Amino acid sequence: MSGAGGKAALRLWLRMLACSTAVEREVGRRLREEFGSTLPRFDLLSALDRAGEAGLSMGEAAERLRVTNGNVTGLARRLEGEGLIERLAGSDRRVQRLRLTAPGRSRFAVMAAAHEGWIGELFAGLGDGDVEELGGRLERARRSIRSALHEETVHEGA
Amino acid sequence: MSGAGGKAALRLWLRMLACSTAVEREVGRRLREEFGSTLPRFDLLSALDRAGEAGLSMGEAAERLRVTNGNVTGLARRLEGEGLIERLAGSDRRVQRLRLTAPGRSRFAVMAAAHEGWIGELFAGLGDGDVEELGGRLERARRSIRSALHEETVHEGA
DNA sequence: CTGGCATATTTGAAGCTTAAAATGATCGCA
DNA sequence: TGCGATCATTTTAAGCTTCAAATATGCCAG
Repeated sequence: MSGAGGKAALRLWLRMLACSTAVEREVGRRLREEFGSTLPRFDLLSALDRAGEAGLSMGEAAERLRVTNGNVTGLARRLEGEGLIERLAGSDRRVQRLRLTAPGRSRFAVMAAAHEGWIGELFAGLGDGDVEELGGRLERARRSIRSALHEETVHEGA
Repeated sequence: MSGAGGKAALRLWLRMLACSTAVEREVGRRLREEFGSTLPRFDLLSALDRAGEAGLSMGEAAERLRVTNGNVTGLARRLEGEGLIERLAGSDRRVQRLRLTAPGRSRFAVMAAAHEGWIGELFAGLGDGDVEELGGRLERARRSIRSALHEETVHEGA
């Protein structure tokens, strides 16, 4: 209907992709060099940090990270091997509950602070107006994407 | 200096990441379902399409895709197996030149048209103003990121 | 020419990711 | 009680990605 369809949307998408892959590469590189870790592991630690003492089941973690259960299996195995998370058994023996260990929690705090600093550096060239505008428009883009995905689901489901 | 440092930049980054991963997942899913292909393979085909008859060496392709040489080795092996690209030997026997085959070129044309349509759908909820604004601000973000990366390189090199 | 450095590509090991199949456990209900 | 559906997780196979090491070729100084 409006101008987003076609070439203009494609150009927009390529720009967004260029930005986000550049940031992801750099953040991934620093996580590896400074902490011997990775972005997916950082993301799981972050989800567990937010979850607090109760932790998350494997499935809940997968949902928050928007990845498959099998993916979380591998990440959790590595983080457990590093002593940063622990598994808790509940009454339902199907579910593994994941929780940060004390070292894991303090380790994540250091990584998160560094991470926030890196992002600040990478976007330091933007002014207040840019941040404001981008934030709002990206929110609209997110809604556009979500609505496009939802429409399709409805069609398929019908 | 300005408002991008700290929490505001972090929020911005998380929004951008949410948009771009949502689009990437959806495009990847459709490439797989409708063409039995993947985004990395599509990207290599795209680079070769732009390169025309002369094609690209493995190293040039890696540079354009911003991936390692070893990565291109695998992608090229699969695309050659599908008959979409071919390898040309030149006088320098170290270099493998990659080029689209005729079926590869027409296959890519179909995929690219579908791809453009998908992106248009996903961003269809944005108005002309959004596209315009986002494009410009993302360009500034890209410059900010690039300048942050370059500064670091300079420091390291000094 | 020839030994050694530089360049282009491939290989190997490790991790991330997915989809699909397999396991193991719970729950409803006949 | 026990069967079958369902649910949570793991496993498997395949592909993508990186880094580092290995291979193969080209080129130049002596």
